[in-house]
Amino acid sequence: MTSRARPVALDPADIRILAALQEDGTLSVAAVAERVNLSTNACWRRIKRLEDDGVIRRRVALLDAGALGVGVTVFVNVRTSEHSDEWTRTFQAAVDAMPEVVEFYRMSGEVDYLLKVQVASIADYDAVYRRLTSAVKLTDVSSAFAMEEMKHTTALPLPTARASNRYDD
Amino acid sequence: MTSRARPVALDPADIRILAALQEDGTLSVAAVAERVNLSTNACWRRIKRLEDDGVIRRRVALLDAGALGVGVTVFVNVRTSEHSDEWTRTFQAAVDAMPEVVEFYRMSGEVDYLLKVQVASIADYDAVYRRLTSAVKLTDVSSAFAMEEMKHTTALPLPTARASNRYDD
DNA sequence: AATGAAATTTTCACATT
DNA sequence: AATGTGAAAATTTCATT
Repeated sequence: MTSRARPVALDPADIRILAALQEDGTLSVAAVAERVNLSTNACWRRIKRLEDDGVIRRRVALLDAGALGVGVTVFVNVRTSEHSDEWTRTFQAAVDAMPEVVEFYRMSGEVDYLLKVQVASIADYDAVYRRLTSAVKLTDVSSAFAMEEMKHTTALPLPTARASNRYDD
Repeated sequence: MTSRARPVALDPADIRILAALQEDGTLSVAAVAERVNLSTNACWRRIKRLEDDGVIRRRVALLDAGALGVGVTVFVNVRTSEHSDEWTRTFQAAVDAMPEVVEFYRMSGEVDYLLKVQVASIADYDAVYRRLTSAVKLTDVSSAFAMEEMKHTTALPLPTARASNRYDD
């Protein structure tokens, strides 16, 4: 589902542009250019290329879960005995149809799948749980509630200026 | 750390504005206004208010983990016997200093803390693990690797138009 | 809630190194 | 290949009605 670009060669200026924009997407091209010590135009073209290459995947507004009344975060560990393509497609479709499930991974180890769910209350979580388990056969489901969000960022770790990542060696 | 706004009363037009902007933050005010059936100006004022009220927390560029070469996602479950303020502060500071840790929660139940870590490789994860365990005393640490990212969105579930959320009853 | 207008920003064609 | 110049088009922002 989530298309992943292959690694891209990025020079220090690109890295700094990306660092700025993943922290603050409202920065104008001119503002980014100033931080990175480029002309507005050189910077604009780099940003465009980073978008075209899929390094910048999208730009979004991040909303406040508390303000929206969905401040309860639940991690759901799923084990299953089923592994057919058919079953997987059903599971994926069920999750896709549930906006409360914001992340969904197939895992290694003990647990087969991990879901991150964002809801208003425990009662709401129960509704999500029921919808999920009625849509697809799950052997074992265990839920863990977040008591406190201590860090949450969409900013990915970037290579430092020094260690530029070259993939075309 | 993560400031959370109190629930805010939102009418259907606000909800639709938020839905649009959390999917596509590049939409111009005019483009959003058209979708929501508002004049550009009415829409502009609503967006400004949503920002001022902290419902829209920020705007960011989302980068592609694969393109950046940090496509390995690890969930780290931590148990500890320590619970002092001092210890907690040390833990928080250590995590804050590690850009590879993108999420960090205090949990209910079996596990005390859950971290989501984004790295280039297993070897890189080992380095993060060592930095973490050398910074703070952790009783039990277990790591689970994501094999496949099946869904990943920053879009929070929004109340449907029908069920408007009123918190001022 | 609509009008209008100034300031800013984006976007790109063309020339340059 | 990547940068600088300049200019048109689009957008943001806000004062006024």
